[in-house]
Formats: sequence, structure tokens, C-alpha cells
Amino acid sequence: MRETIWSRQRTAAPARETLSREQIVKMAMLVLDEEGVAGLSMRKLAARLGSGATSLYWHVPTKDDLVDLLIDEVWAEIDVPEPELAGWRSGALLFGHSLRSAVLRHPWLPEVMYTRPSVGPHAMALGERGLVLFGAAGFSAREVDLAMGSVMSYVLGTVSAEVATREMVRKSGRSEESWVSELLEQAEAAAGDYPQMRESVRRRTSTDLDSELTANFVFGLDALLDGLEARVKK
Amino acid sequence: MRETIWSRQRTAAPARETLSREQIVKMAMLVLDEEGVAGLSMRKLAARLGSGATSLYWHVPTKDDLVDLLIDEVWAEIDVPEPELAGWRSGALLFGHSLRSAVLRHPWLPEVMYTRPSVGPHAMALGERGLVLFGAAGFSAREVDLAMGSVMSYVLGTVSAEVATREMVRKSGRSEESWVSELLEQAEAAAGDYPQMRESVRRRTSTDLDSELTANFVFGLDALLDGLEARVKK
DNA sequence: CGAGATAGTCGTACAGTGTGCGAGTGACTA
DNA sequence: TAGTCACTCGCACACTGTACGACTATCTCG
Repeated sequence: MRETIWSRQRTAAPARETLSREQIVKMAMLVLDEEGVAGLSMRKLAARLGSGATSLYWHVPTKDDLVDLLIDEVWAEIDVPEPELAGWRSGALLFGHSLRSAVLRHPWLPEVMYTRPSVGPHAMALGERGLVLFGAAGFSAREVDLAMGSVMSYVLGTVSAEVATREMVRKSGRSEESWVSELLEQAEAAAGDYPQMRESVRRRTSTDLDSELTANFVFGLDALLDGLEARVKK
Repeated sequence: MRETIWSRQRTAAPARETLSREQIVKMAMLVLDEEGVAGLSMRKLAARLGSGATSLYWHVPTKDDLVDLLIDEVWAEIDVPEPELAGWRSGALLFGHSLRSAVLRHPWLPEVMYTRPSVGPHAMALGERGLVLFGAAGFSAREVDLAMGSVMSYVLGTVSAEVATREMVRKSGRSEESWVSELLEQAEAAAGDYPQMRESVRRRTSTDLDSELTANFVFGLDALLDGLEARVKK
């Protein structure tokens, strides 16, 4: 089997005090969570670790590979309930919420996730547990794949859009309320000729952002799960 | 009202032959479609237009703003049927497919889309037509927003993941079959301890990539629309 | 104990990036 | 004819990822 970035592991304990891949990944995750993709550079990362920039390259082939490792690290955070404990439907709901909150903790994910397929070990483990969960619903083998895929796609798509909004608020530096009211104003101007849009924006800015986004997420997930459940009952 | 990148327009015909924002956007779109986000640099773009790199900055404030324009250009390509013509359900289906194929034509979109909210004029127009379509289904005003949002999120999420796979095949330079068989091999190795995953990968690589991805997309969209439809019938 | 291999660090350098600045140029208006 | 406006563009700056090769500290083997 060919060597991959996933398979490479340190064979023995390091002689003197050295960098380690785990250390690098950990620090990179911190930087990414704090400063986003644009804030992560090999030089800055190395500086934070108190080492030279090119030292990192002994532990990690390229920056892209480092990002692959970081993405896989996120997949490790998601829990998928065993179907016996909660039943399929509420298990899937829990899974969806867990996936969402992991992405919200790592808002840089959407920006990089869609440029590469996820094939790391934690992605595999996640997939396995997901298939077990959806397998318990009574789908045909083929439908299990499709159902899990559509739920993941829905969740990731929704939360990715959510992150875009949230990050914009964060970067604007202003308070949520002032931002929302400005958005309203701006959108009403931009949506001037579009009465439905104007009304929609008004509706959506009437509650606080957080519960609005959550309601959004839950509504679609629920509908999707309904649709999937109907398929199994036939 | 504040000036935005959307509102700025040339006031009169140019005196001599000059660059124009439309020209720049058009060429940038070409470059992006061909070479992806990484392939678009202001210098290369200018070179293709036969001008100096910094000349572009007279027409466009920053590269990021240019990308905003390009994204909005994509939204212009999507058609949303009027509900009278097709009825809500099949209208939504058509809308979904149109959205999907637009993204497939511009596979760079997912990489940049989720880093900013879309508030350009074509995004607004798209939203308006979408709201009209979903409004015809008999949802409450609030549900119209939620339903349209969830369908868009599902479609964009699914097709974004799809693009990640397709681009990987494309970049590998190899034929689809050889790539698929290698993926199979690799995934079976990676999924060694994961029996469900192994079976799932095997199932998914048994047909050709194109119809596999399409079936995937349709399955989830259908389920979601079922779930939404059920909400309106109550 | 000595020699060589191994594991790891890192300074330098290269080819690129986005873009601010200010000088320059051609056409139109007064 | 003078001046202003619309537009172009070379240079420079600070930054990026990473290839290369020199360097050193430790471990292994004879």
C-alpha cells in the first residue's frame, strides 16, 4: 500500500525536544479557529511554535496536507449515536446537530472542505457510524447511502451558509443588533423592486439571529427526515 | 444611499478604447471556469486582457469585489419557473436542477461562495422569483422563507460536495474509470476496519460517476420536497 | 571509545501574490 | 489654448508556499 499523509506516524519517541505533527496540528487548529483560513500561514504558525518556518515541512509535506489533517480532526469531533439508544430518527437529528455545532466551532471549514474529498481516518469512522445509524432505519442498502449523503449535504450546506452570515457579522465588528438593522436597511434598498424579498428580509430580521438560524436549520432537517422516513415505510 | 460595488456604473461611453468592467468580469469568468480560483490572479487576468495589472483597479476596487461580481453573475444564469406554468412541485424541481447545473458549469463557486453572503442584484432577483414560486405552494409566509432556504441549502451543499469529487477526478488527469477503480482500492484499504463503508464504496462505484451523482442529487431533493409538501397539506 | 547513520532544524532564495502610490496620457469641455 | 477628467501603468512593499542544502544533536554499531 502506498504511503499517505494519514498513514505516516512517528516510529519512536523523539530524542531531543522536537516539534511533532500533533503539536503542529493542534496549534494550526487554534490559529484557524481564531483567525480563519487567511490568517494561517506557515511562517506565522512556525513562529507561534517557536520554530523556523521550514521546520514544519519535515513533519508535514505541504500546507494543503496540513489542512487535510485539520479537516479530518473536525470529523473526529462529531458524534453519531448508536441506533439502539435513540432510534433512527432522533439519532439522525442528534447527528445533524452535532455536525452543525462542530462546523460552527470551526467556521473555516466550509471554505476548504469543498475543494477536496474527505478520505481521512476520522472521516471513514464517521461514515461507518453514520451508515450503521441509517442502516437501522430499514432502508435498502442503496438507500442507506443516499439517505446519509443527503442528510450530510443538507446539514453542511445549511451550516456553511449560516457561517457566511455569522462571519460577516463578526468581521464587521459591530454588535449583532446594529448589524441586523443595517442589513435590513441595505437589503430593503437592494431589494427595492422585489416586494417578496423585502418582506422576507423583514420577517427574517424580526427575531434574534441565533434562534432564526437555528429554526432555519431545524425546519429543513425535519422536512428532509420526514421525506426519508416516508421512503422506508413504503 | 451608500455606493456599493453593485451600484457603480459607467456614466458615459468611454472616450478612447478602454477596459470595461464587463470585459474584466467576462474574462475573469473564463479564467475561473478553466483554471479555478488558484488560477485567477490580477496579473494573469490583466495579461489576458492586454493591459497592465494595476489598470484593473480602476474598474474594480479589489479582487474580492471582482469575485463578488462573478458570483452574482452565476446567479443570473439560474432560471426559476413561474408557478403558473409548471405548478409548485415541478417548478421547484426545475429550479433545483437549474441551480445544480449552473454550479457544475462554474465549479469554482463553492470555494468562494461560503465566505460571503450573496447580496448582489442577481441574487436578489433570484430570491424574488424563488419566493414567488414557493409562495404558490400554500405555505405560510414564514414557511416560504424556510422552505426556499432549505431547498437552496440542500442543492448547494450537495452539488458542492459533488464538485469536490469531480474536480479531483479532473485534476488527477486520469480517465474516470481508472480513477474510480483506484478510489475503490484506496477506500477499501482506508476503510479496512469499516465493513459498512467498504460495502458502501463498492456500491457507489458500481455505476458510472455521472449517473451516480445525479441519482444522489435527485434522491435527496425528492425526499426534501416530499417533506415540504407534507407541511403544506396540513 | 570512535565512526557513521539518522532525525530534525533552519537560513536563504525563488517565484509568485494583492494592491497603494504617483506619474503619465489622451480626449473632452470651457 | 488651458484645464480637467477618465483612465493606464510601472514600481515598490509586504507577504505567500516551499525547494535546497548546510547544520547539529542524538542513536547505533563495531
